[in-house]
Amino acid sequence: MARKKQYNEEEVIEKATALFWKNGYEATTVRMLEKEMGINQFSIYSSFGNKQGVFLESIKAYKKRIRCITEKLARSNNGKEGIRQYFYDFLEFAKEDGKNKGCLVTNTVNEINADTDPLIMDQLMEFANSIKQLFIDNLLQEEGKTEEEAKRQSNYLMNSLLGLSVSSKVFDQCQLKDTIEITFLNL
Amino acid sequence: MARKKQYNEEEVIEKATALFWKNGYEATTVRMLEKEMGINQFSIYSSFGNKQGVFLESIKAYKKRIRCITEKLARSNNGKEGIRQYFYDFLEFAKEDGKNKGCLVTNTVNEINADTDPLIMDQLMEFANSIKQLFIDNLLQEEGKTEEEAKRQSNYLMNSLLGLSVSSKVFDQCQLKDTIEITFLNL
DNA sequence: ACCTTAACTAAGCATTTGCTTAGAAATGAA
DNA sequence: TTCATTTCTAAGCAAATGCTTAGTTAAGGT
Repeated sequence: MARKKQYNEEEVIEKATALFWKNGYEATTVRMLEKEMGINQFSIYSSFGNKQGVFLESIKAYKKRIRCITEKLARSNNGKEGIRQYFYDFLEFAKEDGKNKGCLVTNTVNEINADTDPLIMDQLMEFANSIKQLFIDNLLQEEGKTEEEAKRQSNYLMNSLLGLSVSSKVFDQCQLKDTIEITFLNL
Repeated sequence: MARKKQYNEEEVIEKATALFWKNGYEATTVRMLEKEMGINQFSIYSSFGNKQGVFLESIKAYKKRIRCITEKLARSNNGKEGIRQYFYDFLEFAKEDGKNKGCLVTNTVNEINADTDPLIMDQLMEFANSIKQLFIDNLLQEEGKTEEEAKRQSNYLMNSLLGLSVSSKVFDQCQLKDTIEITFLNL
């Protein structure tokens, strides 16, 4: 028999997630991961293959962490009101030490360029689409809303959410609140 | 007397701007700049000091390039309609080879982290605020709109524009159009 | 022609990047 | 104990990063 791992893969990925979230993919170095995860580079590579492998696992962990608010949205049954609440929940979710880190997925979307790995692209789009579907479901709870209209509005809402992920890094809480309130005026 | 420069600083900055725009600040290397600008690293550093210097000049060049649509907005006098047109103009402005590069400034905002240079931060915020002021001016052309209301709505509009800069990289033209149209229903 | 000045070329610098590897240390069945 | 197996540590790798410098080439006033 062989030696046992001295770390828990799930635990160290949690810590990696926090790093990627705060700094983005490119700006997070393997040395930083090593330090934060508390394990040697050898262990990182033997457990997750490469830096990208760590990141893909981090996206999974992120999804799991954000599930508490996406599931709340999935359970919601008062139409656009539930989505509005999701926007506020998201701001709270992304806050840390007074600063706002934005959304791990959105941050990564913004890093996308010609040679972004398709595997990562897939993960990002899948995540975005799942949120958009939740928007559609909730919008359809509104009286007399057509499928077509809900779909259009879900694009609009996703755009606002992406914007919020960026805005929240540089604008203050008041401005963000104003933005959210106006966003939901006409749905 | 001494030898003359074999390049035009304004011209080479134009090319640098295109690179930063497409790839972002961090992902653009000095070697890439060297190649694209068509001059040696020595010349880059002697003309602009360092990579950040090139970037600051690129932001200036970007502002100059986008002036054709910001000035159109400044001249506009039909309220929110002019802003709506600005959104469409922006999408056209950021397009290249069918793909959309987003906004240089927004892309950079998204790269921001704890150790982003304050000089760059200042430039970004100043740009964003100047656009927001244009929004306010145009909104105030609307019948019976208060200063307070215009300010709030300008935050909302800036959020949509930031979102659009991200969305335009991954969503198709139809979705973007839907988004813009719904955005202006609320004003 | 001489000489000061500035711009050019290209090689090189230290540091950091993602990733690998040699060898020591633990694990537990035989 | 023996020994195969896996994990660990720590050193090291090639490549890429931002930036510098030694040495050559033009420019043009004197």
